[in-house]
Amino acid sequence: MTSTIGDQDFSISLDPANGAPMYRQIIQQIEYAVLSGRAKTGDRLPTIRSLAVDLKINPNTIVRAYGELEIRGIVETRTGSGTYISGKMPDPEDGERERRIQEVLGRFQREMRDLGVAKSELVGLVSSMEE
Amino acid sequence: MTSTIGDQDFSISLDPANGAPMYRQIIQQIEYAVLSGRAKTGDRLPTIRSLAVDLKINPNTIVRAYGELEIRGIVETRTGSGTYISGKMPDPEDGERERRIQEVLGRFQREMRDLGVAKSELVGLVSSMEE
Amino acid sequence: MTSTIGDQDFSISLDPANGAPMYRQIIQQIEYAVLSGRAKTGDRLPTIRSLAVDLKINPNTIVRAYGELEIRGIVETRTGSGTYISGKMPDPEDGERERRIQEVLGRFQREMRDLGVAKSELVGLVSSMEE
Amino acid sequence: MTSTIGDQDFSISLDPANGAPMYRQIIQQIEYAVLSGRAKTGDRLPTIRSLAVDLKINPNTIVRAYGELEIRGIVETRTGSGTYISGKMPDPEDGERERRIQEVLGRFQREMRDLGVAKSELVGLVSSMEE
DNA sequence: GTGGTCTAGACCACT
DNA sequence: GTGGTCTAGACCACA
Repeated sequence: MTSTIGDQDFSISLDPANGAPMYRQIIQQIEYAVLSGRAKTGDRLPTIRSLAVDLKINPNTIVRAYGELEIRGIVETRTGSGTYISGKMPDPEDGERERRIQEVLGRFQREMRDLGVAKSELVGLVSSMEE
Repeated sequence: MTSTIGDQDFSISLDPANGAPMYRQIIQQIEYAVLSGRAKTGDRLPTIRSLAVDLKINPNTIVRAYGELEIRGIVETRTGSGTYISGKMPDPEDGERERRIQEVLGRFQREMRDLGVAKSELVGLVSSMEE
Repeated sequence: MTSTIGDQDFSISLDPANGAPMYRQIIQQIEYAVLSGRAKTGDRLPTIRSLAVDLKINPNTIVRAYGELEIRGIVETRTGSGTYISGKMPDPEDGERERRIQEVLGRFQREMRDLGVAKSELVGLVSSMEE
Repeated sequence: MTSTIGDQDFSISLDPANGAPMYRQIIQQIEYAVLSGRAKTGDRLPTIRSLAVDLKINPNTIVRAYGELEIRGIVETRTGSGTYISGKMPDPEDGERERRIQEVLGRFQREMRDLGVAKSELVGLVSSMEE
């Protein structure tokens, strides 16, 4: 159920079991692509219609996601042309990416602790993760 | 913003950055406590009102979480007395806990990948996590 | 006071004299509709708001009923679209329906006994029930 | 789980699956006993303590039930002596009993209809009820 | 328009 | 004081 789209740099996938709403998953993944350097200023995002088809969701959901990304200044829409990664990075400093990483790490740590997985076991688990 | 409550075994915390609704976060943490063995049959949960105060949220949200846990048979309510871990564990077999661990691991892996963190870096990150 | 809604297959009514809470009465009637075969997989339930208006109760009460039916796997919600009878019947075997019938019968018998209605009179009463 | 108490005329039983709160079930059964003529003016009810023990519930619940019955004028408490059926019947006319019977009958009819039991089958079901 | 989450606050049932 | 039900109303996510 993890439909994937775009060229290798812009693959977006939805996880229905994730709990997070689809539009937010899309936003997050594009933000992350920018923060990680995989998406660079001027790169063109998939069209709303194609992304909707590929992810099998309503185009309005993509509109929402792109719209919110534009409000945040992360993307730019040029009517009739498409949606592009903006010149303004979400947070020019790498601090933002660092912050996100720590956030994800913290959530991971907390959930594993709640599940009774000792810190010493975590390293083993992570290093044995399949691709 | 991660207010914490209860004795050391039943600490429940909300993460506002976590997209999941609050009532679901509460459910998850209690399920995890049971799966990990930290919460045992007969243990008393915090009262609805006290948890609401500690988490600074509306009591109805706790009511909802506890109610859903009861439907799932994880918890038992004795009106006028309190809410208790039920005799029926969610899945006595350890399979359920394993499944949840894999789920968390998968989500972690995916989010880190999206943030551009290489698998090789993950082990380092995890092993250097602060307590 | 028995407001009725929907098309002939999905009429739901509340009985204020019935001690059971409203949300439970709603759940029961939908369960029964499924068990009796009147409601079939894929059938659409009344919308939350329309049912609330028809029954003259707060929408949240319907939300709760539908939510619990979803947890039990009887119903499936597609946000933005509606609520539908799920593919998973509560108990495909007819055993469940039989069990419910016996339950209702037992309660009836007990209440009539308490009211001093002899068993011999019961048959007469039942056969003379108006439509 | 249907603990029973008292002499043959005042047997009270609780049905936990009934949904109705316990104190209401107690009230109902005493009312019905009066309406059906099984309980007559001056008859002594079980003591609060003995009934609580027999039904395995909290004495306060009995206190509530008896208290409400007193408010309605159905019973009378004589301090230090016990609780007795009052001289004032709830509704001297037999109309009240009739009304209750119709109420029970109506609920039965509705639930059976909801379960898809035809009226023609009902008579058979009722006449074949075990004691 | 359809469902989902949450708050504030009331009142009830029960220990 | 503990849990249960309900209302009124706000705001969000989605089609």
